[in-house]
Amino acid sequence: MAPLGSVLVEPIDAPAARPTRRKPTIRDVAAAAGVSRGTVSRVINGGHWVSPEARAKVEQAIETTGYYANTHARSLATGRSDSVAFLLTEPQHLLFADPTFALLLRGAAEALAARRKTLVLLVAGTPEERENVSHFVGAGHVDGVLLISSHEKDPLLDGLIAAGVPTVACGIPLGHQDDVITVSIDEVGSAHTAARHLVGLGRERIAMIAGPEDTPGGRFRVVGFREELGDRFVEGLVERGDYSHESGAAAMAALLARDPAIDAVFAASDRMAAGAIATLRAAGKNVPQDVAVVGFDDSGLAAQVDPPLTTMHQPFDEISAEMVRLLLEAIEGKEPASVTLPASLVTRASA
Amino acid sequence: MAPLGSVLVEPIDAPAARPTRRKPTIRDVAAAAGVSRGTVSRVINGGHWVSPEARAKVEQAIETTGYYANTHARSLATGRSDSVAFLLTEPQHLLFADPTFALLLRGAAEALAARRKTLVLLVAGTPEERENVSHFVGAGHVDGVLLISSHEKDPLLDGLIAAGVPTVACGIPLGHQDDVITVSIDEVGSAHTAARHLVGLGRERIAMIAGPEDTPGGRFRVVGFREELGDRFVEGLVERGDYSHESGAAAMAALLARDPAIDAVFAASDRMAAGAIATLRAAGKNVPQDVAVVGFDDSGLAAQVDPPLTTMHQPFDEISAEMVRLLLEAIEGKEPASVTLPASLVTRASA
DNA sequence: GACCTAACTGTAACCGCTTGCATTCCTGAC
DNA sequence: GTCAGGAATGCAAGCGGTTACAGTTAGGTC
Repeated sequence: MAPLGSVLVEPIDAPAARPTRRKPTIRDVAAAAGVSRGTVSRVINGGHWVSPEARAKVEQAIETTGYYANTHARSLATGRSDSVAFLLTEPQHLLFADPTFALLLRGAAEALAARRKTLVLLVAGTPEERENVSHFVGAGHVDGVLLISSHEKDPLLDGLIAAGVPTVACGIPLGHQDDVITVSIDEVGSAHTAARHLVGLGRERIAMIAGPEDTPGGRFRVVGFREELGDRFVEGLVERGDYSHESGAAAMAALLARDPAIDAVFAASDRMAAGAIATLRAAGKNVPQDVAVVGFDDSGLAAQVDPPLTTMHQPFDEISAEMVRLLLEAIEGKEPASVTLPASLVTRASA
Repeated sequence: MAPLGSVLVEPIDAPAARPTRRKPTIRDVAAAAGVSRGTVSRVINGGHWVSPEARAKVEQAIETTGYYANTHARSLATGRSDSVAFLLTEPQHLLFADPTFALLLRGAAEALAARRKTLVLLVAGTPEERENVSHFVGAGHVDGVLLISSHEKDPLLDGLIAAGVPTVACGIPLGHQDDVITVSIDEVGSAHTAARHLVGLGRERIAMIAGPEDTPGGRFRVVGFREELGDRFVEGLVERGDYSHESGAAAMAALLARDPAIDAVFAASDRMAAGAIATLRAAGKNVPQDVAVVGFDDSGLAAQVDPPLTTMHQPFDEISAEMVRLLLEAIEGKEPASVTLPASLVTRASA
């Protein structure tokens, strides 16, 4: 554990009072090093135009005093906060139950920590929360925003764009294709891959459990699926869920009711795939013998389902790292281009 | 969407320059209201000793200017940051894969947002990260710390205590029973309840899959389990995992190898219970007919496992709400007492 | 030797807000 | 009519940094 620095000072006006511990400030360092505050500041901020001797003295003084810069003062002076918001706009229960959210959060936290930025978690679920978040971000308390999971035409996003807050979205927010930087996977291509795999297995009646129509995954994965199936595509064999286990189970039940002879399913999330498998098992179907199932995400869940899921792997570490990289560039005033990453098929037992 | 306020100002010294948008400050509000900055500040901070007329004018001015306080300036002046760290000390892969973490995080985020505090996510996995976190917190950049999942005798926690940083831990950190405020469930009592349920089912050979010995859950749940079983307790029928699915599966395999006639298992997490069920199924055992399984946590997972888990419900919402409440009290200088909450049995199909 | 330049350092003016203190104004008591 | 006392307000000194600017050296150059 590094020393949690402090300096022992004797209050001047109150000789009788007990000495009180104070955080060392740049003044203490300057005094200890025998230089001015300006020079100390220069050393801290890269040390340009500082003589080697002065720098050495200051560094020594920082060491002995246990000095650590006060970020509030720095932020006030510079106008930067060196912090970034991780902004969730989904209704809470949906997102926090989603293992992919934790994966993104972890990646973002790691990438930001490495750049010495602070991650502030912001939840904009209820209207009141949205209002507060809007104020908070608009007031410049964070330098930029990592936007997670936005549905179509989110007014919050409109506000961010209008206010000129650097923002990077995860997945292309529908309706904002051109006015926001995004990191996303190749949704259409991924769906092609998944569908091709099922076709390659010789499956004939292939159904899909898609995501909500107002999310990019919900829309574009259906497009790829349909394209790949071509003539095999059956209009009625697409059901929609909200990525949750329950919705996957319900969708599978609906599909089965429509066509009991379905022999393959492509689900747009691992959780929906798991739900579908539960329904299939309850209906007496074997996976993968009777019905092959392909999931999406390759979250930790995929390997734990019985049978383990064949699924499209989303590179969450890369996605979050790219989001952070692009956001920091945007904060620096550059105008980075959006990034699309490939997703790859991971074959396990379910298909 | 609330207006992201700003004020149009004409730079005085550069008449030719284009007007530039600036955030309104307390000065703008004071000018607009025709009062001093001090009065505006008083209105913002509760409005004591301000005449109703002045207050009305200020509130009006805040509205028209779109003013929103700069937290950095405020923090600098007050010494408070109005933010709280959510500090993770586990190796990352373990924690982020754990659905209970998301539940706690959600609860904390919600409770803090309601009190208008900011949640800063801090991860102290690697030694370097720990160093940075230690500095960051020690420097007073957050008012307090919500400590998640600490193993025994964590030097980071020592440092927090030594530095006098208000801290509330989730689960009693072993070795720190007396010097840190905690919110925990009744570990021993919960284990009693779970074991009693299995005994009540008429099970004879009851095994346990416990957590790591250096975590409170890992230690005290075994105590309660053993107490409840009394004579029925068999020394060799306790295996340890790390709360993960895989470790649960492995532990179950070990138990089965030791005694194939086991007819009940109490796992200290739902994930380990799910892993155990996978192993049992692979071994040709039916749950619950051949082996009854009780989990722990009642995370979202519990209802999705096949068969759905009977499990000890941890009241995560209450836990996180209490943690926030106690922390804010501690920050205000009170010395709140630790809290222990009961966990309750939720009966589903697995036992 | 005068002069210029570059490298370094100190000074002080902010950044936007809070808050102790002084000031003003008003009311009621004597 | 004077004065105490309290309410409302203004004033200005911080909070701990950054940074433009000015000042001081020292080393060349001619």
